[in-house]
Amino acid sequence: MLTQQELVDRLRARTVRVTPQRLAIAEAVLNSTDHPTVQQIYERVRNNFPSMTLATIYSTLGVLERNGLIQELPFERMSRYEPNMDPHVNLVCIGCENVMDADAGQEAVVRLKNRIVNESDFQIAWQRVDFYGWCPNCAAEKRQQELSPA
Amino acid sequence: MLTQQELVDRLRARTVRVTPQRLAIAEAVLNSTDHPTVQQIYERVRNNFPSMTLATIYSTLGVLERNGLIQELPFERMSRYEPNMDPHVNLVCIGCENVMDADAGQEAVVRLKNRIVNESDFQIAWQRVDFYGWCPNCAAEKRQQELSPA
DNA sequence: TTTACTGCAAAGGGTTTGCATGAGG
DNA sequence: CCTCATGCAAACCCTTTGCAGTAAA
Repeated sequence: MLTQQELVDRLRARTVRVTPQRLAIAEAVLNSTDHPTVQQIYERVRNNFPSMTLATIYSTLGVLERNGLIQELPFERMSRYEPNMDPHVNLVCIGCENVMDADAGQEAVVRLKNRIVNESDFQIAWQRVDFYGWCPNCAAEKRQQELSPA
Repeated sequence: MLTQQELVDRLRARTVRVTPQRLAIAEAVLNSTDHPTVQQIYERVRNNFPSMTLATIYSTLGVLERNGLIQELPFERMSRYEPNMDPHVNLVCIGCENVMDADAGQEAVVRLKNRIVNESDFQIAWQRVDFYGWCPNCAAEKRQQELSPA
């Protein structure tokens, strides 16, 4: 959980011009753990900035990504934004479409990355490790639906 | 490299109605290793089917995905299609945007998957493991550009 | 014969762009 | 002050949808 001052410092360190809007957007995504969509960021920010438009959010997210602070995660319908730049595993629910970091597997992803660095001729910059499945809630709902007649 | 007959058998095994167009599309993606886009599939197929439209390709890819034969891989600009349903690592070049399977890491991904299955409360269905970086060609070009004056 | 696929056109919707105004460093 | 961010509207483009005709099983 970064404070506003820490956010300002991180932005200034990259010579990113700091505006109130950018600070709110940066806070909404960098202090999140749910891999928010642009719409979700919009909803979290417009209480304080009713006149802000999606164009500003897209623009700011591009700045944050080009400065290595976040990573865009394209999905079928829309992109989500990842503030955790460390190697890790994401759990993506096929039902409710929620995305969360897995508790386990970080070291395994680091080892896998080292192996790819050593055994491929690619210069690796970052990685995306997504496991798709059913969260407990959606798995239960799915069982219900499969039992009930069509 | 599946023969036409093997492709027909795989489709019929899923009770997918086989048409000449579907056979051509299935061959273009299932016998590929470059994770083609819809446009690339279109270009590979329209020699034999000049009247085919993108709508047919999208429709067929949806059928193949729902039957577990391929997996859609959303990227920023557009989706690519993955015929390799086994756990493995993809190498994605940030420069030329080519995508290829890594030679190494399959067993590591399987182990990681088992671990996530055991240590999370998700029912895992499949996974996407992408390493983003610079292929040898694009890494060389990037070095050139960084040396030359702006 | 029944079901559903193909091709064409149009619509959908997330994202990008152009521009005038306004604010940060 | 100069550069660049914001907000608004319009454009973009990948993808989906509706429908009439046609082919697979």
